Amino acid sequence: MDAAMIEKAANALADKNRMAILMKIARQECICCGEIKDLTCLSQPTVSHHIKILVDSGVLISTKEGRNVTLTINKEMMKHLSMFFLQLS
Amino acid sequence: MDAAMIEKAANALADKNRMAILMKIARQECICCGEIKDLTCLSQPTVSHHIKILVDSGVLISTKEGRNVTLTINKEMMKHLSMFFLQLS
DNA sequence: CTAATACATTGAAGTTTTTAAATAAATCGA
DNA sequence: TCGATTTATTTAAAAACTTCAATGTATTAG
Repeated sequence: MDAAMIEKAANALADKNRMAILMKIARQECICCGEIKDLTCLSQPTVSHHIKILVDSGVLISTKEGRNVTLTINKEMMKHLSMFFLQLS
Repeated sequence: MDAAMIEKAANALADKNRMAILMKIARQECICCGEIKDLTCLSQPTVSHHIKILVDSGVLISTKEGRNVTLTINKEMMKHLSMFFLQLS
């Protein structure tokens, strides 16, 4: 896990709405994009854009199930991030 | 440590130059702003701006010593960040 | 097959961020 | 005190980001 990956993950979390999406999924209170749309009061394209950033950064994992996209936290990435900051503490 | 603080710290690290500054200080290879300027190939005002973001976010701690500003990693913040991501893993 | 649903992509407007030149402020050495 | 050094601030331009309307694509229901 190099600094560039940490930077990319940090960038994904450096936004109020994306952080809210992460926390919502952490609470397992939502799974698909439509529910996130209702959560954030954002338009569907905007949600899609934020989800893409979170997935591309490795923070979230998306799996397509029919018409829906299910989102989960990438726990391996969370472990890497935790270790990174632990080493700096 | 709430999500807003994590978001602010994430924002501070969501930049190539600021991440480089953090890693440099982690290696204890620099301490003051002038050395960071040489490291990053940025102008002095730009370095000052980035340092301000890192300090305001709580990632770094700055202590003024005469003309110089000494920078250190805020290990308490690193611990908080580590715990945050550990809980999501 | 057709219509509806779920999500992605494109394009454009508004906002924020990054950057550096110019300048200011504070401190140190002579 | 005077000039040099170190860092901060102001200002302005360029780049990047956020957002949504319009549109596209894929899948499901009828």
